[in-house]
Amino acid sequence: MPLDRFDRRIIAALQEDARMTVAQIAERVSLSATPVSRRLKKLEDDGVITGYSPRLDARKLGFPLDAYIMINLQAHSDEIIDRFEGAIQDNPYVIACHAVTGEMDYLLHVTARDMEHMSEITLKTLVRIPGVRDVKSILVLENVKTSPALPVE
Amino acid sequence: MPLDRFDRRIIAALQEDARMTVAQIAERVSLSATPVSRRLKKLEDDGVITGYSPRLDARKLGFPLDAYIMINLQAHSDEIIDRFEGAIQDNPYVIACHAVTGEMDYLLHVTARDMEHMSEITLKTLVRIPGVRDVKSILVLENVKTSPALPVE
DNA sequence: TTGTTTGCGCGATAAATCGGCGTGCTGGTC
DNA sequence: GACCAGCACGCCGATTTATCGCGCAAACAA
Repeated sequence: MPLDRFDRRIIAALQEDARMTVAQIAERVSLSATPVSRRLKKLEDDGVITGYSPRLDARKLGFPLDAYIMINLQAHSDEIIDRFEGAIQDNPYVIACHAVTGEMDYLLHVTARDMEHMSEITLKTLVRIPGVRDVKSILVLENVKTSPALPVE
Repeated sequence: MPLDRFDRRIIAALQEDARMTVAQIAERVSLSATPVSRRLKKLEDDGVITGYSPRLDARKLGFPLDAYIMINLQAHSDEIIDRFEGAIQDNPYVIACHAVTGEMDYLLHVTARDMEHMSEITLKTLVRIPGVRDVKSILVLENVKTSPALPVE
């Protein structure tokens, strides 16, 4: 069943503040609290909303640096891929990893405490994962736009 | 004032579920509800926590495709940069944009309804922004890891 | 028309939040 | 060693919030 206008407006409200109360959402979307509560539960049960996260200031948590790192593997056997992806899962400083098209196989988003730490993550962890052939780093200088939102309306 | 162990555990709890009630957080971090509520408010006031967002299934919202797009500008005058960044802010399909080091100036994260839509965003919007010289697209094939979390513990 | 389905609002109840108050620990001073 | 101030905790009562059952109205099919 597709999302109707009310569902989309509920999601839009949550994208501004996911800790907003049901009553506040209800007022914004011109509905009473009961249907909002029920729709919210349905959106969660259907997997449209998979959870809720705080937006954090990475600098204030001690991670002022972040980079995108592109990685190439020597081969694409199951063993190499599984070992690589396992190592990625275990590394807490890798906050995202995508398999991508193009000249590189993976694009990682990595966060670090400082340059030395970033260097350590790259040189002592990532390049040493068996099967890794090539690593290219792109340092983030400035966040021009970070919208945690998808277009819903 | 630095974050102590309790603050970090509160943030860790919120990273799992930011709509968790104060009482639930309190139980997890072995504190009563009152100090948790006060610490939470302080973390928000201090800007450590800047807001709360739902985690959404982009596919179920009609955006099954996403890509990283790297962009080079012809020049780096204020006028060109301001116009480019303004256009990025106005484009709802650009969910993130960073100024970066390396051979390209910007790295964008873009989401789209389908290939035709992605093509339209790239060819009809991004390459037509005045001052844009070069555009390289990297399509995301698979999300290996997407942790909305920073390491806090 | 009649029966069925779907989704709304209302009201009640259990839970959560918020503010005030008292207590215990710690560090500094005399 | 005694005392005081500052800080952060827990408890408690008042208000707000979430959720559930119920009845009602609109949309649709037979």
